[in-house]
Amino acid sequence: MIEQERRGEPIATIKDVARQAGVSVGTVSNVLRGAASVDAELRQRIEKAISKLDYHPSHVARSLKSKQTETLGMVISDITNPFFPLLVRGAEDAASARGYFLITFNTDDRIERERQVLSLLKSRRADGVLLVVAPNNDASYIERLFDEGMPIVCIDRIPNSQRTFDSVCVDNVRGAQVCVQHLIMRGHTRIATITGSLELQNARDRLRGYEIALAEAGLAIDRDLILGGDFRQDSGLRRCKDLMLRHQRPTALFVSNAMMTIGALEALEEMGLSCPEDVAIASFDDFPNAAVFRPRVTCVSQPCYQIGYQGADLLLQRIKGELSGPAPVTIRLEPELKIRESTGTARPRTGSATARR
Amino acid sequence: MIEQERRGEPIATIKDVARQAGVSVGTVSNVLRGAASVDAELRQRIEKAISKLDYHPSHVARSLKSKQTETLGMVISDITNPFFPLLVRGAEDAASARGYFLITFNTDDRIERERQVLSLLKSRRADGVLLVVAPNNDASYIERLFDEGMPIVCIDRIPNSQRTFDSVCVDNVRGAQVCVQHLIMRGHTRIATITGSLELQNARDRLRGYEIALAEAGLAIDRDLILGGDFRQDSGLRRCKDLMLRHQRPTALFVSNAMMTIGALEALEEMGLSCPEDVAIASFDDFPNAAVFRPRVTCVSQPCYQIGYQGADLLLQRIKGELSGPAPVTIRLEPELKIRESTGTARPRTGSATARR
DNA sequence: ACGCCCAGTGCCAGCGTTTTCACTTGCCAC
DNA sequence: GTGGCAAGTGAAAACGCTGGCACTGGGCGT
Repeated sequence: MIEQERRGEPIATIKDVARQAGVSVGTVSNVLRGAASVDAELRQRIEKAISKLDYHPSHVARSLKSKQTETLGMVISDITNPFFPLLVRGAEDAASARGYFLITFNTDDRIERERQVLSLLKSRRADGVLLVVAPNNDASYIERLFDEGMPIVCIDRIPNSQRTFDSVCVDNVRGAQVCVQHLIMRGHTRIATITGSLELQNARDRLRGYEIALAEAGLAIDRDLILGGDFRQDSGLRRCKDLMLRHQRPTALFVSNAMMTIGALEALEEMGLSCPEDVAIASFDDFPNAAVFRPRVTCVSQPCYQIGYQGADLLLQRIKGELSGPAPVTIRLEPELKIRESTGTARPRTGSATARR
Repeated sequence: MIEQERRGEPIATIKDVARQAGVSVGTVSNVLRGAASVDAELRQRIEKAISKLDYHPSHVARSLKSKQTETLGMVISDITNPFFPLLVRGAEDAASARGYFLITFNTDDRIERERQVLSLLKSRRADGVLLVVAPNNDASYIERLFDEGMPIVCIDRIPNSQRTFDSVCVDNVRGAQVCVQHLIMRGHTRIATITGSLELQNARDRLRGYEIALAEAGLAIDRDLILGGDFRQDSGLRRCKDLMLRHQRPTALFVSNAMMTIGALEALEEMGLSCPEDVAIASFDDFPNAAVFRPRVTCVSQPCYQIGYQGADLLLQRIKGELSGPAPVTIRLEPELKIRESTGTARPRTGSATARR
């Protein structure tokens, strides 16, 4: 390791400004913070010194003193998954509107990584955490972090805990239900589903929405039509293939997130089947640039940007004590059904008559 | 604003650990940093105290002392643009492999925002910046920041400056050239292009690649076939419409980024035209989940993850003085041509004979 | 035996801020 | 003219950590 010659002078400090302006450090601090009143002439001298030295107050030193870093951590599984960019963007916009930084971490849904990140965030004295939990039945370390005083807002996914945390997400049951209802209205009676990892509340809720919709329509719930996926593309591909290889195929498929839907579509492609002709598909989650997807997929779309924005905003309110009390706040947003090509047009009731009771 | 009751005790400091273990603060610091040697028994006592108090060393205080924040800033235009997630992911992986945090900022290509972000980054004492510059002819503030000692690595786009900065990007001329060559080999002679904002080196290079490919093939460069876009979806849509409304249409179109290609595809859709039948399209930049795009678009794909990763890595090397000298390092990665449906199959040379010289 | 060396430890200054508090003015009311 | 007060200012203590220095004591060479 060769030591580079350092460019530039050492960075200016408040002391340099004070000296340059011929005042005390405290006075400079006063004009910086705008707190106490300062004589107009001094203020001017100080401002001149600041711009002359291109002085930038050390946020680090300030943080040490004030015990606030004005930094939020955001823990997601993978920014590369098209579901997340909008979430992150929303959160970042909310954070920067209040002068906060947002640091994003990808855990790839690995809990060791999640723990590590959370610990780093504590070391860095982040003021709060926006958390999309990894699939995991043990939420004890989240509870502990929270008890130690770290404000946490869960977004998109709810941890498996007795405790309730502040949270922002979509009504998953309702979303799935609406989506499956649509399939039923299109005349389908043999409707399969690919679930997410059932360790996730999310995935369980979506499955429940599916079941409710079927039950409401008087359709039987067939265990064989419920396939376990894990929210990843590959599982969508495999499960869909399995399904379409059966000799009695379902006529419709409800896939519980976008990545798996992409996988499912690939499966159909590989098998030379087409959608919606061979099987109708409806998906939880919308697709960015849905306009150029083929087929255009019918889906329940989540207001991702809103989830991110409101999540960060809620977190900031909590941090600043703007909430009326310590009770957890739960925000449930409504998903929106977007009907597109993949569920075709209304079909005659050709489904096996026995499926109807 | 109502003051919340604070949960938890005040966070443990190194002093608490020292008291708990019955040693001095310095000794605790020694075991933390692993620097000096510490008696095994003391070390054990200290470690016990640390875990008992769930002590997390204050990175803030450490930064103040060491003048290093182990934080990198990453300035991009918009995480929501599918080009960026992979870039960011690469950079983050490189950063966290070295224990650094990466903070991402969206500027939406607005220069005031870029300046503001850069200034914030300086206040926060970021150790370095990964910069995707906004279209802008004035790079003076970047030069100044650099001169003040902030390590900067430019990725994807090169600022319009006399000075050379460390940079990582793709060979844009070559990429465009290869892409247009492919169109020519497919038998096209009337090939239009939609450029990016020509304020960007990138966009100019891609245009140059286009011109070189035409020239090499002995085809005339027709100014009417060069349409000015701005890298945004909407401009792709508009320019493509303009183009297809002409009575003499080109048979092929080279679009210089993905967002505009999506726009162009939408335009065709709206006009009831299809690709590649009515016009062949080739694009700079690949599409995430290209598999479910229709038509699948022929493109020159950039190694986004690599650009991000190598950019961050270069930055870290610079910061740590691992480079052999102060001379700027320029890394040029090779883009890769991916031939797909949107350029169809070889077509008979039906293009106007006169275009050929 | 004597001094030396060195590992192991503690002490303390200092990083760049904010904030408290005491101090100086100048002014006003008596 | 004096006391008191407010506004403006500066000195200094903290925030939690690191790192240099000083100290201790035991092992070693001579």
